Amino acid sequence: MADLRCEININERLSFDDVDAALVKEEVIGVREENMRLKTLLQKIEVDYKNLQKKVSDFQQGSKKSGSGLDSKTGGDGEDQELVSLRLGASSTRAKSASDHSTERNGVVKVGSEGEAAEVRDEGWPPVKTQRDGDGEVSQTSGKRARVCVRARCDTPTMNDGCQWRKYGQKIAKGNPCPRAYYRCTISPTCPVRKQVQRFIEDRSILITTYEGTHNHPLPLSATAMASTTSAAASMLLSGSSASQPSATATAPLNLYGQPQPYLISNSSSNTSPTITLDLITNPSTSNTTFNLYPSASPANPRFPTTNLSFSTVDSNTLPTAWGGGGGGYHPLLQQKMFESPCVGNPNQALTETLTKVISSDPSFRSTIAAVISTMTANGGVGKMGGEINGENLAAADSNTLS
DNA sequence: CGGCTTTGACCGGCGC
DNA sequence: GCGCCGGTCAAAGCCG
Repeated sequence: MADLRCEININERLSFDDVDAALVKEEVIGVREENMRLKTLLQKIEVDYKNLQKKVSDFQQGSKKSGSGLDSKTGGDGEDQELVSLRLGASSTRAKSASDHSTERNGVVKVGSEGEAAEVRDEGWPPVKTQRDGDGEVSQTSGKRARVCVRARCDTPTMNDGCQWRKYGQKIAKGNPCPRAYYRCTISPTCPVRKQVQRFIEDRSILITTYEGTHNHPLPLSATAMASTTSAAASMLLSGSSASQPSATATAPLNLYGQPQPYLISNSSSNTSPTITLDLITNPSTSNTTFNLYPSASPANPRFPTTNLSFSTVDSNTLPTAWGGGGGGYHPLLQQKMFESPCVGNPNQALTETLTKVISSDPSFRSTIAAVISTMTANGGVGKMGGEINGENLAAADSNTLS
């Protein structure tokens, strides 16, 4: 009798196990298909990337032969520049090797001779000369450094980005009753990186964190993601990558959800430096986490070219609306392809193709996506992000491409 | 006691 | 030249 009962139990368990196994099998098949798609996507990206790299090196060689060479301030191709930036945020040895080149820093080749002290100083933020940090050096911005503004919902006084910060000042900025706090990176005494933290006036649950400068020291693992993100975003902005509007006069701000310049920060500081904004807030109407990337350059900040990029990590079924319904301001290629794409019946596929093209053609864009996604995943995922954009695991694909 | 925050003062850029 | 404003300094106080 006991044996019989035992047999029944085993049978029951087996039947449950069968169901589970079937589910798991289904899941595995799905994942496998996803992997296949990603693999194909990755191969395509790699091929495109190699082609682009070849073109760049050809162009460089051609320029050098012609005598004039590339503009020394570009420090070579944008890819190198951007990788330097990423390295700075991620590896001390790389950062050091980058700074060991006496004329190259932050992806910017400085013309003229300065001492070693200046080398360290120059990583510093202050757009204006101060005794401690010297001049910021940004070729395209007349000595102003790029800023990366990160907006996220945060209840704590400051966003935990893995770095150690020391508060050195607080001000009530005009037009915003919320005090603006000034922090300095304390991981290294010579680190020039600073950040400003301020609550958004219209929604105080939103924390606006503005980073300036590049870390000149090794970072904790938890901090590399954000550092890479800001570095990549800044370098993208400064490099004037293909994400820029084709025309210098095209300064249409990014719109999301049909809102003109959502949460655009306007203060005088952003008027003096090119600022790119990483928007990590959750859209209250859809409960979807959005990741937008745009500079708060215009019209409040007309001095600098606008670099408009936007992502939305909303569900794939709502993605086309979110991406296309914003009314412009996306990556130009994205925007263009959005309308060009013949895959009307399958917008996801169209988006995938478009993304592939954009990512493969714009290294800065690629790095920024990778960095931000790594930030998201490092933080345990913001909303439903989880490193997934449009159902395509871009984080995996992209990091593979980068590595 | 060392490190951090607070806060008023100071400095420099910018517009008028 | 003057005033406004953002950014930074630095002394004092706080905290673990």
